[in-house]
Amino acid sequence: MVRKMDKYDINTEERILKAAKSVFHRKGMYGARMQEIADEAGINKAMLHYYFRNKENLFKAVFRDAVEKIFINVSKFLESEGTIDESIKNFVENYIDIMIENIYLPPFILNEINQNPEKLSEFFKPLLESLPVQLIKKILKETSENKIKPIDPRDFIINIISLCIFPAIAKPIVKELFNMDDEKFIEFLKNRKKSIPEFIINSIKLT
Amino acid sequence: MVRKMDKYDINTEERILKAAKSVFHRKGMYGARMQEIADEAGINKAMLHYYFRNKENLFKAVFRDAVEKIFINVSKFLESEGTIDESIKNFVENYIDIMIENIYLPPFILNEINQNPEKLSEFFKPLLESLPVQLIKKILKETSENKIKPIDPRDFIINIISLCIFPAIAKPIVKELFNMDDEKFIEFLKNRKKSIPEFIINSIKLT
DNA sequence: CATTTTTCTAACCATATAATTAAACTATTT
DNA sequence: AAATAGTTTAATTATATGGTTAGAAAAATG
Repeated sequence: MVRKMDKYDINTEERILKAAKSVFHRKGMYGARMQEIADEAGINKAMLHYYFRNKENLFKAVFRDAVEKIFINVSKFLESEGTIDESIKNFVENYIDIMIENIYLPPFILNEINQNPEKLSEFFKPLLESLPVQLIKKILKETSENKIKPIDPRDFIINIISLCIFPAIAKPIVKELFNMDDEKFIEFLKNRKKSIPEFIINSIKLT
Repeated sequence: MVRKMDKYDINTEERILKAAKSVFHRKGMYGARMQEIADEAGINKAMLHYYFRNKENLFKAVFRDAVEKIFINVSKFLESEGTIDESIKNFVENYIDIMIENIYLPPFILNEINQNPEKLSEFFKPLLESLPVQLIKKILKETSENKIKPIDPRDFIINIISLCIFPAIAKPIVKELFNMDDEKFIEFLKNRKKSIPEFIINSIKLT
């Protein structure tokens, strides 16, 4: 009888997942310890194996969730209609908000992919395969119609993403560099919701 | 008698360090194994402890070297004279070259700092402390004299660095996204030596 | 309320890993 | 050439860590 019961389970499994996220996001696959996850979830170590069988499985659950949070909105950007200016504004505002709420995810994901590039195929390929084609066409159209300065669409895409994501990856350095506490840092990111689109639009608009 | 001898040491210590770099850069502090480093150096595991006492020490030697490689040129940028356009071009060209030659370093350094932010004080503080002040003044001067569009100097600094470093951190994703092999990827980076300064200068120049 | 199923715990196991040690080997010094 | 100092190896140790097991406790079922 696979059924949910009152006192246990839902909470336990969710608590494990929450603790696993906290630990994996901070320490990564290799640095994370099953014991630490169990402690943070307030349960016995054996429960981790009862619910997720092994470390690899638990990690995959955490990683899959992270990839979805960060990449779903990239597709939204690429599907979006309207002028290129509007697209940029929408994407950046949306994406910085995601950064603010999930500041741990970019370093976590990128680190795991760099240390284990074959994870790309497992988790990203379906997401990445069709993505850039439409956007590249859109940019090429705009440049050929002389609406924006000529630019390699690949540069354009990487530039936008760099500007949004990099501060999340370099958070401790940025804070140190400009003497920010966490609050100031968030403030800095929020300001970038306006300044990045300005920066980009200025750079591609015809004079 | 602390003296160097013919048959041993210099080579051994350097071979250890070289192997340690290779392994730490790819796997990070937690993922790296002393055995793997020993194997890659073609020596016995005990030699690692003979020369570097423990894993922590070996790691620090590798990390210190990485930080220097990546950060020395940031200071050069900040000291550089000349117009802001020239500074930008010099910095970006220089920095992309460093990226091409040390593509593993940015993900390595940033990951270690994110997983262990207290390393910042140990390795970076002396480098970071005085750095941004001069550059910020320079940018503020340019804006106040109406030579460039008004921009938060902190945004300006982070934007340049983002555009240079991010592709190195996202290398596997970029390659997958645009169907690049390693050669094409390097080509892509080399092109950015021209396109990034154009992008930045366009975005800040007065119309 | 007896039985079955699910959830949970404490103790244990096997292995991997960093670190140590004792002794052999090589070079340098006198 | 003998003595000393420095380098390397193989074997061993201590511990950390992922994973297992047997069985108790709790909940669901009929």
